This record gives sequence, structure tokens and C-alpha cells, in this order.
Amino acid sequence: MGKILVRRQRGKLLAGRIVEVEAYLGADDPAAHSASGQTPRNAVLFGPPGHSYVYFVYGNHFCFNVSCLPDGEAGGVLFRALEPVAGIEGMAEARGVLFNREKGRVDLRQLTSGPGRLAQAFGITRERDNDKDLTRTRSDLFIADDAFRPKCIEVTPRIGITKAVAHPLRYIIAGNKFVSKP
DNA sequence: CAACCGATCACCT
DNA sequence: GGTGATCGGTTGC
Repeated sequence: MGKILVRRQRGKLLAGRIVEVEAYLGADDPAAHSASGQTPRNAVLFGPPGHSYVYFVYGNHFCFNVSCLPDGEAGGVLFRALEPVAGIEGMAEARGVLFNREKGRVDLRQLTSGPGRLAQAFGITRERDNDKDLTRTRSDLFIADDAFRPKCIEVTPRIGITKAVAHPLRYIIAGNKFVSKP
């Protein structure tokens, strides 16, 4: 939380601060993709930590996760919202330039607030980005640290799931405008 | 090989 | 605040 997701593409830089995530555990978490054992789809979750796990949902969207826990132990964190930091223009283009109707300019909240949105804004697909080492800062997709530290983190139940609904595993930077919902 | 079911979003009211 | 679009991965026959 508070670190920066960075994408390098076509000589440009996209960057967004991580302001909302959800934790997904291993075999004990029925809402996690790893719950029913390892498959080709979810294999990254069982591998070493710090690797990207990208999957396709609802026939429309990609979701972006980072594997956690030691090699052999399943676990991951879903990125649910970013605060745009750099490359706004590139994100808007990838998202189809979403204007705020009243103000007549790009609505920043429409760029990266929501897991499907942030994946689209950063051009993240499973084919291109699954299983990348996100600690490699020479990569075209990685996580950076600019020493920003959130003052207060709030915890809530996870969104959009039907199993293990009650677990408090969604984390948001308190008061941040770019979280998908309070 | 067919059926089922989403870790969602956009658009409408 | 409600709802339709849309399709890959998994499971079960």
C-alpha cells in the first residue's frame, strides 16, 4: 500500500499509487482462485512471491494481482485502485478518454478506480503480463517505492465475492479519493 | 464436449 | 440503485 505501479511502454511512463487492495489466501480461503488447488491458470499464486498474476473475468476485464507468501504456498493480493501519478494522457487513451460531462475534461477517477479499469489503463493483459517479476525495476511492469507512507489504512470486507464474504481483507488508504468505494 | 459461473464495468434511471 | 454484456477456465458427464 502506498507504493507505485509503473508501466514502461513506447518510451513513455505510466505510474499509479496503490491505494486499494484485497488479500486472497490459499487453501483456507474459499474466495481465492487457489482454493481448489493448482491449475495452469492460477499457477503463479503457488510460485515465488512478487510475481504478477493476471486473469480474465466476466468476459470483459483483466484483474491484476501480485503473488505473496513463500514459493509453494498460495496467496496473492488483488490491486483494486490506483491514484494516477504520471502518464495521465496514456491512461486516458487506453481507457478510451473518459470525460466528466459537467466539467468537460478527463475524469481522473474513471482511469484507475476499480480492478478492471486500472488493468485497462495500464494495458495489462494475461498474455502480455502474467508471471512477471514485479521487483525488477528494469522490467516494463514493476512496483516502485518513493518513500511515501500512508498515514492511516482502513480495512473492510472484500468486494464482488460470494464466499468467505465476512473476512476483513480489503485495505484502503483512508480518505483517498481514488478508492473504488469508501 | 457442454454447461456453469464469476475477485466487473458502463450506462440508464 | 439496478441491470445487461460477454467469454475463458473449470468441472462433470
